[in-house]
Amino acid sequence: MERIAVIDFETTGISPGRHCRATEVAVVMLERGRIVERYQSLMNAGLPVPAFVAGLTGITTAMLRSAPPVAQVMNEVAEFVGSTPLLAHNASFDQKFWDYELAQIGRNRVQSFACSMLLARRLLPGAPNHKLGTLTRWAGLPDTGTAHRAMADAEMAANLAQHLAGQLRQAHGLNEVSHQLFCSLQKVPAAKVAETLKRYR
DNA sequence: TGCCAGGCCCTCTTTAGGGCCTT
Repeated sequence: MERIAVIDFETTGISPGRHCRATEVAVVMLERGRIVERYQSLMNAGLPVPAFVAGLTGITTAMLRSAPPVAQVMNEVAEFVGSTPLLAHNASFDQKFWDYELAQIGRNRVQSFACSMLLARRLLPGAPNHKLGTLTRWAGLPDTGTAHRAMADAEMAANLAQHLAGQLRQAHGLNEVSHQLFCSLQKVPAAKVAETLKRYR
């Protein structure tokens, strides 16, 4: 599989806007099945972290006061990612924060997002559920550290993406697994995945 | 002031409703 950037945001809430911003971002670069580069930073957008979110992530308002400004971090991470194809777990969430925070600094997304959750629903239908942590444990993937922190979650998603690529090779007989295949497969109705994969063999 | 997501997917469906998943 070609180089893929696996991204995870921690945020103050669910939907980006004046009252909800990113608080942390991590990106790991996957290349030939290995993590070859990492970027991670807290970022200060000047918003308080709600108690529920602080309890979930461990990221507090006090921690963000000493973090670099959101614009600086977003410019750095945008340079780091460049035009590399992106992947995230429940990518619709990370994509809307990526798009929103880039727009705040006058930049635009230039690549597509693959979603490990949509892929896992199709390729790992027997999993108890399709939360990132559950899939990691269920598939016997490495413990990457504290869940709900950006780097640990990005590494988990990267490991899951590798596992999904392995499933496509071993269980479905594919030789080449690409980001483009991920993007195509995540749009195929679950009932038609097997039929679709036959065309890629 | 009060409000506060949204796309995917299943089913007791399609003139709809509700759970999943992310913080």
